[in-house]
Amino acid sequence: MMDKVLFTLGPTAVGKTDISITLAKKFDGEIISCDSVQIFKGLDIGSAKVKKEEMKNVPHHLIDIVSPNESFTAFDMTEAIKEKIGVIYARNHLPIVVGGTSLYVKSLILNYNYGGVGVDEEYRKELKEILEKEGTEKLAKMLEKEDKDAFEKIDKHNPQRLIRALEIARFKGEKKTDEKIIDPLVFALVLDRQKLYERINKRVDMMLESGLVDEVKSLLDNGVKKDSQSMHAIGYKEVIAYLDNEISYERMVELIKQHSRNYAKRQLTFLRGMEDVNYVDVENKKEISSMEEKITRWLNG
RNA sequence: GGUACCAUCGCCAAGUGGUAAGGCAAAGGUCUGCAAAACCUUUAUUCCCCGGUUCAAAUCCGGGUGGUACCU
Repeated sequence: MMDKVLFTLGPTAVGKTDISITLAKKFDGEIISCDSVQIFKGLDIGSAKVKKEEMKNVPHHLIDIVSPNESFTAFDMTEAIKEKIGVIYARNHLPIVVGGTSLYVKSLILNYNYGGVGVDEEYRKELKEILEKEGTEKLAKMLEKEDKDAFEKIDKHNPQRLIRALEIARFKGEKKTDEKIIDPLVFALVLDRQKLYERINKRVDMMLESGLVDEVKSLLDNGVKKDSQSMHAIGYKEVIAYLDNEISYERMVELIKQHSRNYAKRQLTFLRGMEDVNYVDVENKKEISSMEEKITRWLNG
């Protein structure tokens, strides 16, 4: 018996939070956030984290679970989500996975097997030096020696993936072969591109008004490293560049908006490549209500 | 009003007679391990307009239009 899990996906700023909370209320659900930035403690404004009062007493999971100096991978996330699904089922509630981090969602739905190799700072540093001196070609050659299979599949121009592949090759983890445990119903919330971009731009302005710059300052004051995974997030890296006097305030605002728009575009591309996705136009009331009907049928089916 | 300089993709631009570099933006895409990351692909039959010279013009000449600077 597979657990039914509801997914509400969609690009940034489309309105996933509100709709998910409404659905949770209606179907006795609990929300599992599937977001690579909201997991970090203290990254509130820039990640558009739900506020306590907005939750309307719906339990939210996997928000604020990692310190901003730590790393967190797709493997960690899928494991954490699977565990939460179990917990929520034990309470007889419906798990609702909400998020924009496409790879995490995909690996959960398709039940990808990761091995659980963590991040090794020492080895990474070594590899980054090789990258700087000898480029991606050298890393690709190294990978060919270490792991022929991985070498054949990988994008040889992509330094990040090469480094990670080498790391995995060196510290081979155990590959789990879990049974598929979920029966998903997947919705993707979408909106006309132009309107989505306008929402994104407006939301960035709001984040800045709410004190995004101060949030970043206080994270740095509290010892968060600029090169940590969390500080690579959109809205954080740009503020850091501004605080370091690399760019003007205006340029920073422009860049945060632009990067958010690019991100939304990539999310949409990723969604297009996924199977069994039900698209819902958030401006179309009919589509929203037919979404609820579909959920009812699926729960009773 | 006069003189000089300039006018190349949404923006910044290279190109001074031989058939439109590059960067940014945009769009499309990749995706089983940093994924709000990283990477890949595409994008001016045409150079403000009109006419001329030439085998050949974004490049030279004349006129027009627009901009900038200085002079009056």
